[in-house]
Amino acid sequence: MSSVLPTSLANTAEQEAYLYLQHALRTGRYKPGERLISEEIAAEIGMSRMPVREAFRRLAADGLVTLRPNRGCVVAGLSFDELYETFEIRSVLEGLAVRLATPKMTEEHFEELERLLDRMERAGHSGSSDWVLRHQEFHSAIYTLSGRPKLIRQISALHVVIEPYMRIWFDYVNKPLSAREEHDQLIKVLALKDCAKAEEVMRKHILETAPTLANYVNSGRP
Amino acid sequence: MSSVLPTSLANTAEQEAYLYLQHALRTGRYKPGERLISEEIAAEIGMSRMPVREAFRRLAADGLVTLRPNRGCVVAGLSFDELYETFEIRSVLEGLAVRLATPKMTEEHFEELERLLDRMERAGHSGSSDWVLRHQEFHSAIYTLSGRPKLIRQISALHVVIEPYMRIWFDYVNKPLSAREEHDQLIKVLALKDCAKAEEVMRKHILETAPTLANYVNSGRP
DNA sequence: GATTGGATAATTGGATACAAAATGAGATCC
DNA sequence: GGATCTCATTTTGTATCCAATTATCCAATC
Repeated sequence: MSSVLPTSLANTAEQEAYLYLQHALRTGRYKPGERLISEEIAAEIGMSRMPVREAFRRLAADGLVTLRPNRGCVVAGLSFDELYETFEIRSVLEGLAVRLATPKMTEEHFEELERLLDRMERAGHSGSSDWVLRHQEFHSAIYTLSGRPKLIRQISALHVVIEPYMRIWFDYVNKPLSAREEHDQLIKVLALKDCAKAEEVMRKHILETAPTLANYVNSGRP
Repeated sequence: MSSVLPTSLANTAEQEAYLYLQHALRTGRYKPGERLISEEIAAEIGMSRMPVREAFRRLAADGLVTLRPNRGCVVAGLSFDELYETFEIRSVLEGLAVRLATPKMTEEHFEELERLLDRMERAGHSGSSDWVLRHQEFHSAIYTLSGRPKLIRQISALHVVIEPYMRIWFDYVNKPLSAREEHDQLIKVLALKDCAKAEEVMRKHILETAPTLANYVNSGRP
């Protein structure tokens, strides 16, 4: 269900190309270092090179690919350092988001968060990498409450960039299953309604998963 | 000198268009809400619409313009809330940067920062909006030390977005002149080499200027 | 055997051409 | 008078074409 490509919802060919490529990159169909040839992709989705090129630019801005003049489009991928850096940035941005969200949290929100955790756990047991999407849903449910559109966009973009690595992580070890209790604790702290505390705990929550993930991911790549 | 357009350094037409438009937007030549017509701009710099369109996409990713299907490119501009939000994001990102930079700071760096403040002050007295660029230089001298490329890029992008508003601020009031002492205090705290303290002070430094700026800027616009 | 050189193929960048959509001005209707 | 409709104009989106750049391959050389 979540793997359906909303190409029919794309108003323009550029958007269709963008969504198509973003999905492919998120699910790891293209590997880091791989070169994307505009004409090939254009043929795949039945359009000319031009909209694909424009999609490339958006993906490059997202950090999903690298674009160099006259030498095309290369799937980006993250080095160990870059992955860690991304988690550092996530930690302060999501820390800010949760600080702003805390005063707005109601009992219903906490119930919703629990439901999302349940779903995440079920997805984890079924072995599907759906877990990654559920995990994103849980986090986004928190920071959406901040009511800060630009902040939300930035955080979402970072989630997309690390998504392939989260999937690999899940496929290698089943560490994510034990993540349930960590997230439960997170909810408990949020319930205290202490903004500073909430920010601090979210920061730690994110920074702690960084090294574990990074070690599993970059064992054999620059 | 700083207003020279490095068009000759642009390898590709798209890059030339991008630099041209970014400069125009930074210096406030185009006003928020104004529509940018690809063909007009293409004619201005002597190229076809195509590279300009691609430049539009990059500018949209930077948040400098808004792009809607079939209805073109509009100069973005920030509402009061958006400006404030941008400063909130800046505060945590630059807070992180200064935290990471603090352990790496040497005596030479502090001397360099003092020199940059002197230049900033001189630029301020000469009345030119060069002050804005000097102010950027000062801040970037700090966060460059963090050694985090992605973080630096994100912060720089935010500085570009708020640049037009900083210029307007400078042109209206000469508040920036009194900013010298605030920045001096910032340096003093950095010299303590206390990472947590440095982060906290940088956050405050940025958040404090936000409302002042926002009030002067959005008196007559949504 | 590894390296350099150059011809050829693959690929990108940019201009032009054309179709589709939006914008705007004037006429028409209520 | 104000709202709505119509049609010409403007502007955007995409395909195609050509030039310029880069990658690849194969032979010649050290």
